[in-house]
Amino acid sequence: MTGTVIRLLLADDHPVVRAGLRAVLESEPDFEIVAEAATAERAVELAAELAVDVVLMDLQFGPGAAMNGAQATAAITARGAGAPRVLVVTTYDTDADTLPALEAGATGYLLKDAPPEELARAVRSAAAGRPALAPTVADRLLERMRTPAAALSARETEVLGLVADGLTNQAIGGRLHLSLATVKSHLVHIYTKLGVESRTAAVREARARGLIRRGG
Amino acid sequence: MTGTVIRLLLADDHPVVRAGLRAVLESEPDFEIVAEAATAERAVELAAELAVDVVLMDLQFGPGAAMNGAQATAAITARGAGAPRVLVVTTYDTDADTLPALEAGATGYLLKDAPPEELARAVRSAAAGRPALAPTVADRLLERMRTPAAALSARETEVLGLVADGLTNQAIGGRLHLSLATVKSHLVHIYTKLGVESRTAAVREARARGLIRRGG
DNA sequence: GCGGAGTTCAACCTTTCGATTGATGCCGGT
DNA sequence: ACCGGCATCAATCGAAAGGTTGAACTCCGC
Repeated sequence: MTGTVIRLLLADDHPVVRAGLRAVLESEPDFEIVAEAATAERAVELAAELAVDVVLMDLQFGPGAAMNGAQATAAITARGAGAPRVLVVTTYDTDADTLPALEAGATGYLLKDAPPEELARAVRSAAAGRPALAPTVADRLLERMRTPAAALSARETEVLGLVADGLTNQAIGGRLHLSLATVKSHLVHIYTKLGVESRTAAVREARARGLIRRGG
Repeated sequence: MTGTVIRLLLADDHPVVRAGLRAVLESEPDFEIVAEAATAERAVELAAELAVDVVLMDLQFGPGAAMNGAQATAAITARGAGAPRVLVVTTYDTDADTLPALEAGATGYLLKDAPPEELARAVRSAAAGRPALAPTVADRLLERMRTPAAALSARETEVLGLVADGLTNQAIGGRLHLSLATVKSHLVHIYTKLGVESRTAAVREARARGLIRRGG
């Protein structure tokens, strides 16, 4: 956005990854790495204080991090015009990660196994405001458009999360202040939407589609 | 092992991580990075061809990798005396990963979020043949010694794996050529060992303890 | 050789789950 | 104002899962 030099901020809790991104990116003459952040909070601070064009953001901060990459992305892009573009660079690409990140305002989404050239290309795209998506992510977005999108409602996701935690229907009802009948009703809808016919299969399917978090 | 300079091989499928490890380690005057491998197979080849003291090995190669880091570790250390030491440097630290890696002959086990100094220290330890474990890994090993080790038998693990895939007891019996009674019997033992009382809770608990694979 | 752990199976019973049907109230879009 | 989706609950019924008891057989270590 500055015209000649693209100013970068690296946000990742792994020192090794930061060093790797720095090594890969600082060989590009039109890139300038202005700062590194080891936490999501620090990334938000630095993005506000410094003149930054693109933030390379990891999604997974932790364990024990107060803020994750998606939240940081939302905080940074909330400023609207003039805010840095956020390019998410993460290890995994589940639906449960990518969609919230893109909704939070990320301009691009790459995987860490991307080759250096692709990284540099994505940074330039992001700086120009053009989306930069990894092929697998783009594929999934297109497929999401095609398919009727068997997305679960918020309540259904909540119920399914407790099912994944090993709770019985009755225990789920107690936890969410619902009757047993309601829990079963939600489950029937979940099964229909996911095309399965048992709670364990539903958990597996939801995990595969990235509808529920891995670490419970 | 060469006395003055420690010769390193970097084995990781992420170019960014390789660059990061190189950037962090090559600033140490007594380290020399002799090669990089993007696949586990290539790492085994290079470890055999070149004079290498320590291999920095990632456990997760993939998706679609024919060999994982634990297998490569076993292949490298199988040579016995004169074989390079393998220092596992990975992202996550579940029991299902660490224990096989250590059994395969890894001299050390670090997480990628380790600070550079700790990495360098671990490399020197590994080169000298001294174990180099991340604190969390060491803790878990000690706890493993203390606790009576509620390890599941091979058959039980097999059954639980199919439960995690969402199969019913009858389907599991069909798959493993067992009667329904036998499957239930195994499950009762599993529940007792894991201290749970339902199949979903058992799956969750086993996942948390790293007893079964994530991507099922 | 004996005991223990693992694996295999059977019969019985209780609880839970899943499927079905049906109903109510709320909210948002047409 | 009406319709559809969401959330809430009820009742019923068959299937599946879980608990209990009991019993073989094999393999391994003491």
